[in-house]
This record gives sequence, structure tokens and C-alpha cells, in this order.
Amino acid sequence: MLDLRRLEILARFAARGTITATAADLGYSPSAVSQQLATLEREAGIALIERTARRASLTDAGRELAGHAARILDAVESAESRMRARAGTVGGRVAVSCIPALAPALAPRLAELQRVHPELTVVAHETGSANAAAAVLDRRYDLAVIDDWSAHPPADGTGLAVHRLRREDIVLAVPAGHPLAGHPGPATAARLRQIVADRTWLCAPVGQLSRAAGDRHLASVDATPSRRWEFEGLHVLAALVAADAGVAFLPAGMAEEQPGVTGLRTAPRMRRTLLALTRSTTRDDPAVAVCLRAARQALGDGR
Amino acid sequence: MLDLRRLEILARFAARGTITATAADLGYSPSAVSQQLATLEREAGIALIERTARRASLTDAGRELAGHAARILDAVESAESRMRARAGTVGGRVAVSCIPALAPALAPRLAELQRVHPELTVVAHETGSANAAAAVLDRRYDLAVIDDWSAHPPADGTGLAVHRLRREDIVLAVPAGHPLAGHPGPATAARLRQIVADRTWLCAPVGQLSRAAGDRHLASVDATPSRRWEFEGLHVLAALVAADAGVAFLPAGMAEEQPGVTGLRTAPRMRRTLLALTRSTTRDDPAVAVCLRAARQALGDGR
DNA sequence: ATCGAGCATCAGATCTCCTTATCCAGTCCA
DNA sequence: TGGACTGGATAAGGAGATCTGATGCTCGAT
Repeated sequence: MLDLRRLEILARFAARGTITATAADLGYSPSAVSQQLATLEREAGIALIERTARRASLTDAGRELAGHAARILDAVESAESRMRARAGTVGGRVAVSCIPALAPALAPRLAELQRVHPELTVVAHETGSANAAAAVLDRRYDLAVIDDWSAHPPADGTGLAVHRLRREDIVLAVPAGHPLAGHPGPATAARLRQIVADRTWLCAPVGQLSRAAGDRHLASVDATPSRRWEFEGLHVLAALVAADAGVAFLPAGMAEEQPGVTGLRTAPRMRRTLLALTRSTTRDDPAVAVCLRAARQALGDGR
Repeated sequence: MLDLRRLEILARFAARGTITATAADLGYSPSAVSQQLATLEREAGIALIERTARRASLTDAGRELAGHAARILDAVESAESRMRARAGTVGGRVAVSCIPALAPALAPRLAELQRVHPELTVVAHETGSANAAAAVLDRRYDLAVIDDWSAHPPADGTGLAVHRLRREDIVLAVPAGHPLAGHPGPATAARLRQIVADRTWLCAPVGQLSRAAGDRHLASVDATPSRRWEFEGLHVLAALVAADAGVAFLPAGMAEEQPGVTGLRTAPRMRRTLLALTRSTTRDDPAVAVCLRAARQALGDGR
């Protein structure tokens, strides 16, 4: 009978592509991974891996078996979650990912969990929203807090459970001294076109969801920034606006909290949604549930 | 992570009910089973087994986990079959069950397989048709050859693949010296009513499918045997008819082969269907496929 | 040409798991 | 009532699996 741990190694290898990375992910030595994959090939009775001296890649059979492995591991994880739910024990290791901007708000809540549930180990990382879904499905994280800048955030899908934490309005952040700050009407298309012509436009680097959403909005009102500066991190953008370095789109809460910044409602309205992602196989796991609840308390809008 | 072998032990325990029987099924000592189940409980973090001194039975959690285990093991077996199909190798162990009457015809074909495919091990048993489906689903057998005496044989169902091998007419077998043997018209209702009044009715014991089907037929033509003898095995019944001990329903082929017996067509027509059962998870396994092909050649009607 | 990344293989230490032996608690039966 | 039997748990020991660390190989990049 095929061995579950070997199947897990194969699935991880399919996701990562090299034996060394697979070993690092799983906490084994590359040697162990190499041996286990060799054993799995013997058990399966067919070549799963194409070996060159420097590179190992999956054969067709290997790819197919990795697919089966993913489904099998899902079923096992699901069964484990159900048992933990029955036992009602909060324990084990939960890997959490959070976008950097929200980490300061989330971390204390998670730290508190460790106090309430001594058996629980939370491992938290900061990562962007872009690949979070894949990372959760890949079991690199069990819970990921991300933001979604599109009008219609994703819903539960293949293996992924999506939990809406909060909706936030996006505002045009201008320095408190700016003429528009005195007339706090909405940032209409005309106003936007004018301001991007006058002032430096501050935004996230290409590839970030907030950048794409902001660019879409500007394009929709036919506003083309005359000068762009790119910075990583919404808090950095907020500080730059306060320092009169330019203007930017920011979440309303963040603009309010930043002294020296005034936020103007956008028209048409622009929003982002804070989401938490889990695997549907861990839906029943109490450990994941308490982490999700902590995220709701730290970041949710109370619903 | 839950261990696959332990899950298999749990699933088997759920099917058998005692640790000793589980161990016997899997070829372990009871001690090993006991230890593995204890380990599984520790891993699952919840009691799976209710232990009294003399009896071990599943808790609710244990029953649920056994259900998950069955699905997981199905997925694993399916993956294994797919890999074997890709490799195209006929090997491993195939457990075959066959109803006693057909075993003499099937066995030589299976023996030949062992010659053609040295890597293949076939383990054959004779069992009745009644519990064959459950035994196949339970992995006690990989292939079961059974007969079905109902008008509408079962089709593929939950996890079971049904392969039709042959349909056979059922005839009324009378001794060659009997008056009806000279007038080989069909055994109509009237003739049946008369003959069961005159002669001893030979049939299989209660519980056999052939017995139930025969009784149904007799009842449908309102014929009540005046005297019954019950014997196990259709070949035995054929020999008894030849020895002028009575009359019986027999498959046409069996009646023809038996010297001293004449078969009369039944009206309405009565038939049995020879079926082979496999798990749908082993549909792709070449080893099961060659055994099924052997059964078709030995017992099928060439379609 | 040299270096480094990635992988395979080997030897040894550790750990897992199975078996045998023994014990315990009910149940059956005389 | 008291053995014999059945079903299960536990302890000890050995066989086998698996991990690590060391070593060597190949290929591509500097």
C-alpha cells in the first residue's frame, strides 16, 4: 500500500519543483526526500521522476499521482479535523499568513491565543495577498488574511473557504494643507483628473493588488498621473502623504489615523475587502476556528 | 498525520467487530492490532474504541473515522490502480471468489494466468453469491464470480463494478425415463403443478439464491411441491435427477451435460445471470483485468 | 577552469512496529 | 462454584524502516 508520508512528499515536490526545497518545506534533509521518493517509485512500480544530474522533474505518471495524493491528503486532513472537532481540543500547529499592513493589529490577538490555549502553536508570517490562496491550498498556511481590492471578492471555491472580515472604503488621501482638504466633498472624476496633474501620485509597486485597483479606478475616470512614485506598504504611503510628498488612495481607516492627512470619499465608490482564507478541509478544526475568530475580532467589522 | 495502515486496521475492525478477527484478516497478531488502534486513538486525540474486558466496540467517533478511512483507502487503491495501469504490469495479489458450481471451469484459466504472469499471485476461494458484494467492497476479494437468479441483475453501484458474463436459461430437469422427457415441450404451469405433485422436488437449502428464485417461480404458477429434498450444490441436484430421485430446476447447460437428464424449457421463462463483481477502484488495475478476462473466457458467452 | 547548486548513495544511529509471552476479565459449562 | 475458554492489554525484544551527515557526481554559471 502506498505510504501517506511519501505521498505528501510527492505532492510537495510537485508544488515546489526541487528536492531541496521540498525537504526544507517539510523539515527533512534532501537525502531523506530523495530516498523516500525513490521508495515511492518502487512501490508505484513506475517512474515518477525524471532525473538529470542537476534537476529532478515529474513524469506524467508522477504528475498524475501527485494529483491523487493531493486529494487523498485532503481527505485525511478532513478526517483529522473532524476528529479534532469531536474532541473539542484546540491544539497543534496553525500557520497564519497576514498582509503586512494588518499584522500589527492581528499579532496581539494571536499572541493572546497562545496564552489561552497552551497546546496551540501559532506560526505567523507576513505575505502579500497575491499568492496567498495558492499557499493555503498548498498547506504552507492554514489561515491567510488578505485584502481584495476588486468589486466582487471571491467566494468559496475549490477547496478554499473564504471568510469576509470587513469592507473598507478607499479614500483619496491628501495633505491636510491641500485646498481640497477644506472642501471635503467626494473626489469626483474632475477633481481626480486635476489632482493627478498637479501632484505626485503615490502608489504601491506594480504587482500589488492595490496598485492594480488604483490604476483601474484612475483609468475609469480618465485621469493620468503626471508623476508617479512607487513605495511598498500602505503605511509608508500614508506617511508620505502626511509629509506633503503627494497624494494616494488609502483605506479610510488608515487615512483617518494618520495625522496631517485628510481623506476624500471617492466617486464612484472604491472599496477593499479584508478576507480570511482557510482550506475547506480544516473547516471543522477548532484550532483553525479560534485563529479565525481572533482575526475577526482584530480586523472584522463585528458581523 | 494519521497513518494509512492504522486507518486500514480501523476500517477492517469496523467491518469485523473484534480485534482478533481483524488481526486474522490482515495477517497480524491481535497484539499488533491492539497496539496500532491504541496509537491511532492517541493520534486522533479522541477515544475511538469502547473497551470492556471481553469486547471492543467502536465509539461514535470511531465509526465516523472508519467511514473516512474507507473513503481514503478507496482513493489510495484507485491511485495505485492507475499507476499499475500506466506501468502496464500484471502483478501483485488478486483474491478471487467463485461460486462452487463454476469453480471447476474457472480454476484452470486462473492457473494458466499464473504461468503467463509470473509476478501475479491469485488466491481463489469458493463462496456463495449472497455476501459476495459486501466481501468485495470489504476488500476480502478483488473479484467475485456469482450467479444472480433475479430477472434484473444489479448494475454498477456504490463502489461496485458489475460485469455480466453470461445469461443461462433455467430448465426443469427430469429423468430421461420420465414421460415428459419424450414430449420436449415447455414446462408450462399445468405441467409443473402436476409434476410437483407426483415427484420429489429437489432444491437447494433455504438461503441460496437459486432456492428463492425456484420457490418464486413455483408460487407464480401455483405449484406446491408435495415432497421436498434439499441438497447443497447444483451438480448434486443434477446427479440426483439422473438417479431418478426427483426433479429440479437447473441451468440448461448443466442439465445437458448430465447423462440421464432431460431439460424442459420453463414457461414463463426463467433465467440466471453469471456476474463478476469488482471494486470500481480497481477498474484500472491490469491484474484484476486479466483475471476478469479469464473469467469471461471460462464462463462468458463470448460477448 | 572553478565554484556552487542540486541530487544520489552510503553508513550508522534511531525509531517504529511486529511477535511472543504473560496477564487480566468476563463467559460458558460441568 | 470452579476451571476452561475467549478476547483483549501490556511488556520485552528483535527485525526492519527511516533519518542524518558525509561524500561524490553532474551540469551550468562566473
